[in-house]
Amino acid sequence: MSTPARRMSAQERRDQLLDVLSTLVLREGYGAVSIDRVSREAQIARTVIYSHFGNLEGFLHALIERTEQRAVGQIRAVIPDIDFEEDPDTVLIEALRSFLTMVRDEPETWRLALFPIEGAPPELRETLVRVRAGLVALLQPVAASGIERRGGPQGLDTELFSRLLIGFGEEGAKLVLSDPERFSPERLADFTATIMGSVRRG
Amino acid sequence: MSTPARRMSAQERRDQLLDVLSTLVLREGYGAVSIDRVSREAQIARTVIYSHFGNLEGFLHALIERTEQRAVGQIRAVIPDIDFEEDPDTVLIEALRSFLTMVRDEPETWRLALFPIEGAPPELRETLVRVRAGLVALLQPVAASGIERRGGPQGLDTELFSRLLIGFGEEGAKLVLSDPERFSPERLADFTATIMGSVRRG
Amino acid sequence: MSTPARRMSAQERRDQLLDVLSTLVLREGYGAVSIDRVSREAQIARTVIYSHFGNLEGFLHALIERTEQRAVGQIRAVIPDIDFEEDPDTVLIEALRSFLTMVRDEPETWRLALFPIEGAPPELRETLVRVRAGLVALLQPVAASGIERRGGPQGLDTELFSRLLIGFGEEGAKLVLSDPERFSPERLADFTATIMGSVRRG
Amino acid sequence: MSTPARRMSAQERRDQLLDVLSTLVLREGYGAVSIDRVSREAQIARTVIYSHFGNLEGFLHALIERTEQRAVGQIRAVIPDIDFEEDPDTVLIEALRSFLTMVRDEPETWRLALFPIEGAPPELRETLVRVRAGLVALLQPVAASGIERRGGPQGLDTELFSRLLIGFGEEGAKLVLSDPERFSPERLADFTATIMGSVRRG
DNA sequence: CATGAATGAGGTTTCATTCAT
DNA sequence: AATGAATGAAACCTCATTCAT
Repeated sequence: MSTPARRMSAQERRDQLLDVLSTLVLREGYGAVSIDRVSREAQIARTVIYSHFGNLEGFLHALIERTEQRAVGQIRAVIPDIDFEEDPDTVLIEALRSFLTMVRDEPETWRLALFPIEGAPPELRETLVRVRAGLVALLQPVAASGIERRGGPQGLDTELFSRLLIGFGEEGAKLVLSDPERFSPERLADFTATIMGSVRRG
Repeated sequence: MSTPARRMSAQERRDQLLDVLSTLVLREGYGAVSIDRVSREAQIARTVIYSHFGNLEGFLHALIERTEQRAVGQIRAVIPDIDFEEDPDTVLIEALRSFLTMVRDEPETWRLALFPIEGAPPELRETLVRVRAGLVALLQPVAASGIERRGGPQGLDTELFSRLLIGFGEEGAKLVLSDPERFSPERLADFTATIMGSVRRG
Repeated sequence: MSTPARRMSAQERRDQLLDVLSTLVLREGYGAVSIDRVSREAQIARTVIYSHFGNLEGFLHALIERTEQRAVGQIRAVIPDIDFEEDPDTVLIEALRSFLTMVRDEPETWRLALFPIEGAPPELRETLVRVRAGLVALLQPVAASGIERRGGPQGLDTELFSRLLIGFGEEGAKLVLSDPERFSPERLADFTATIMGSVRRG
Repeated sequence: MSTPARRMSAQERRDQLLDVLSTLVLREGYGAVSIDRVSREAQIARTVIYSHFGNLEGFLHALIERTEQRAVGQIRAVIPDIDFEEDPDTVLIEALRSFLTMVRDEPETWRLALFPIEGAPPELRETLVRVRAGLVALLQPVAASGIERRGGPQGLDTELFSRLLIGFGEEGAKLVLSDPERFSPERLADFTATIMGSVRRG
């Protein structure tokens, strides 16, 4: 511990420290996080973390922010590829497939984003609730118009339906993350296709 | 602090302490739990908790166990009422309605059981995973036979379907807990009925 | 450090800890105070101090309060002995003598009370200012009537005179504390007598 | 923080840093002083302070020295104006008036010099004691000869009298600093004149 | 069954200080 | 003359836990 750690630029160091933090969170949950732990695992003096992030709260905040940005960034990158003129069932199935593929390919980000892992700090919970509410608001009109275009089910509660969709997406993502071999994006897309195929249209 | 607390039988005291712990967990999450906090809120000496539960782990374990027993107990109490000879769609809808009513009527238990609130200890997560796996195993054959009896959708991935059902149940329970006014068991049952009604049967 | 310290009652322990704190403050100033230091010098675990006084602020507060009470208590004990009907010069001289004797006999208390030793916490400074203001308000009418009764000096600014008296008392106390051999209460009383004796009366 | 601070000559920079330090001490006491704080408030890298003053001790030492020099310098500048051949009472009153006017006109210096504000370092206390002892030694013969020339009070303890004078001067300075509106140099000079006027001369 | 006094470990934070650039 | 990255020490405080009574 006596010899100084390799010198890094601020940006490099911040990233490295967030990576260590991320790994620790995923492995042992937020409850296990401490500036102490991270500094030990990063083989660096505690004070370096303080100089970069102010305090524990700021450190976690930085991780949450980075994760949110990455997640949102990935979703943004995919949206332009969707052709909302197509058949609604196809749109739904393809969107789900894209999303799950993303999740499979960058599991760390999505594990952090989707599991409010043990001891998630209030801020993260709030972020998740906020994001979810935003998604519901976004999805509801799309879903309503989709249901209309495909013709039925008549009289469906579109708010609940939007929530169900998101819940299903999350559920699927969790399956993909927990056992990518057994639960591939393909399998989940096929399942969705089967379901949608049997829902009567007008 | 000076005058001794009211004397209680062991069972009474255990229950009282678990109640205090439960309230604390629901209000501030597992991260806020400490023998100290609980003993202060229960206005009792720390050592009493040790004498009843051994240590912090044992204390949390006792809460988890009590919660699991209450949850499983409630579910067990309802199962005999279900007539599996009836139309599968009806069975599904009524089972969901019963479950959500239970959740609404005993929110503390189910909030503990369903939200692995901030900093849930590993043991709780494991319990949840275990219970969920048990439910999937239980549900899968029932679901398979139900799908067959109602006739379709043909070729449905019954494992995924079982998981989806459970996910939907949980999602619904969370809605009921978070905003019982807006999300009543009725509304969710109706929604399910609408969906099932539009899924073609053979 | 391993074997537990001698068990004491809460009151005993509090007093002992305040004594250690007091000694440390007098020897090295408030800047040198730390829970750590005190616990080491008292050969006791840091946490004992926390359990008795809450935190560092509470610890210092307790010392300030104890000191104030002792000082005020001593002054209160002496006041009844003063006969305000006597010649004002005599009253003044005798009061000063009593006060300085008190200071000489309980130097620790008065050193703490009079010297806002290095790094006195804001609270102590405020206490001192408050006490001083109270004394001025108390003294001013007494001084005014005394000056009248003795006849002059005519037109004296009684507020400043009261402050001068208190300043002189403090100054004398500091001399007594710093070098009791050279600056005895007698010497200071005599000095005052000489001065007063040469101030013209009507 | 990124763009380098304006370049300054060593002398300029030293003065600027001492000014920042001085302000900080006056505002929050010595306890609040840290290289960190000063460097932040001066918007400069910590290491600059090290290169100029060596370390924290040297930094404080420099402030104390500058303050002492300014204070002593001001006093020196006034002494030649005093005509010690005049009536001793007048000399005393005018010297006090000059001193208090100085204090009023350069409050920062004198506040630092007179109030060993919270957490004054030992060195400052020692400086104050040393200066005070010097003043007593200086004053005593002057006072003795003055008392003789004015004729009485006979048999006055000149050492105590010198100390009393200094104490009174300090007390007056503190009043002037704390509330210049209410306690003007004039008011204090008048008060002194009234007192001296009523002390019998031989 | 319950209190009260004590310890030791682990974490947060602030700071003085050094060295490379 | 100045910045930027790093260390190590010292302090605060909260807890789990043990033992005597």
